[in-house]
Amino acid sequence: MQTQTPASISINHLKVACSECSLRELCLPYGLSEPELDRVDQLVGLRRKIRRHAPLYRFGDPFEAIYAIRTGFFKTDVLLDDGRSQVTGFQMAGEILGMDGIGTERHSCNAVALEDSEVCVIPFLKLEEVARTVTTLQHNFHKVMSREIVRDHGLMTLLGTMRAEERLAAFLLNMSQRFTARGYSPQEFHLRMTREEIGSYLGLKLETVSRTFSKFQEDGYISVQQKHIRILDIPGLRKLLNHQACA
Amino acid sequence: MQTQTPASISINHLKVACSECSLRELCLPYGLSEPELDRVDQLVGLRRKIRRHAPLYRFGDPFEAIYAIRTGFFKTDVLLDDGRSQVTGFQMAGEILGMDGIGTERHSCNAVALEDSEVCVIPFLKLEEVARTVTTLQHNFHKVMSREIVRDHGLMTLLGTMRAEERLAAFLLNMSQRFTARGYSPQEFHLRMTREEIGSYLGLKLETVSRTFSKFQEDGYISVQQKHIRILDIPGLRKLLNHQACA
DNA sequence: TTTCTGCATTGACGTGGATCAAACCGCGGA
DNA sequence: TCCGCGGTTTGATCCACGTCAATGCAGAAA
Repeated sequence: MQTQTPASISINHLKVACSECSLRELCLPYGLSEPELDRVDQLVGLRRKIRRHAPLYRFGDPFEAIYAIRTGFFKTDVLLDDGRSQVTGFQMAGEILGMDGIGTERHSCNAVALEDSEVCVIPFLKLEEVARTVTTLQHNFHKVMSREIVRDHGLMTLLGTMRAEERLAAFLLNMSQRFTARGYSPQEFHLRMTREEIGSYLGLKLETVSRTFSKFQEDGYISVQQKHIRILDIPGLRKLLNHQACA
Repeated sequence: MQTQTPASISINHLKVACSECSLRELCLPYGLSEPELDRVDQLVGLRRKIRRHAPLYRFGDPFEAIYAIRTGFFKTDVLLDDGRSQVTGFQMAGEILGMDGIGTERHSCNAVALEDSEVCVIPFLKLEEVARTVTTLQHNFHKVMSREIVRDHGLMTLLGTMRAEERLAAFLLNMSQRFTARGYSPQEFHLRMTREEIGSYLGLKLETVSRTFSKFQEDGYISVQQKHIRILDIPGLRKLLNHQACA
């Protein structure tokens, strides 16, 4: 699969190509044939490195591209006039950022790296252009947007109907599942975000997040050490999620 | 603009055409040229009438088409295993329904008519096909999906950070604004949904919705009579939305 | 017209999570 | 090594909204 690298072509350039990317099955090029991949390789103009706590884009920035995360971890948030803010998502490798900007040609939220990260810059006009001939890409892109909508509905349900313990259980299971899909352990991971960011995402105060983690630990569901989480009882957490309401 | 109708072509058929539709500037054909409109006219296979309380589609239904609302009013909701449900949106004429199904090829929520309604059925494969040549349509569709994502983020913020009065104020202003865009009065309208549905949408119980409406009435912001709402002080409601938090 | 039925309103009371406040901990820098 | 600081944990108290319950009201059916 890995071809010989001619000295005249920089490693850096080759690494940009989707066709060479280990994340392509998680990302927009999912399921593309070889010739299609060649066309898509032209898509990604460049990559950008984002340092921890630096923004990838901010609310109001003109929209020009969407971004595929190669490495790292991001959050997106929106700020209200009065200073309150809401984290709308946490994104990890292989996920797409920036689709919020298409509708108004300006970004409608902030995207901030939670650790040193790298993204592929996908100029949007070029994406639309390639999608016109590569129908699999067109379809994949639509699916990615649709899944974002469905994800948002899930979060609305969480925010609208769940109690604190359910929210945290759902959050942990979601993290676990996404780390697993990326080849990491389902039981053990490192949270990149603060309690406050988790709380904002889940519509809770940081104290409640902390207390609930402590309670989960007492009850033997997880073990917490600062940002390091080990899940001890996945089925237990699942039951918490479904049953709690019947009380 | 209006062409002569040959007797051999049924009125019904003509009425289906986007090019003849009064809502086209609110809908997917926004900004299309005449020749482009002709191509898009082929898109809409048929129209479907949905009676009040009947579903347009249900969770789990195979995804085949998206729907443009011609007349009427819908809600979408998701059900949790334990019976709880969350209303994820209310949709009115000119808005698009069904994009939740693209990602998984099955619908991920229920869409139910809140009054007798009519929708244009847009077969999705055909939409993708036409979008490959009509770039304005392609772009419009991407914008519609993006706006749905941004709308969802707004609702998350509401659910995650606002208190009851702010939620209701935001809800009323949003309704007012959308009715206005459709040529109705900004001050006076008829709610199609019950207090329980409003509550579900806003993450509140129906009693809280009712109480808050009553309080708004006492304070002179609105006058309520069952489902009939008259807004008396739009700037006041706006202030409620922005200021409340500073207290 | 009366009755029925599904919403809506209003009141009394309980509680989950917010708020306020005080340690505590781990890490980076001097 | 120690210090400072951002983040976390834990406790005590409060209150906005949920819950439970009764009553009111309007439109549909008879």
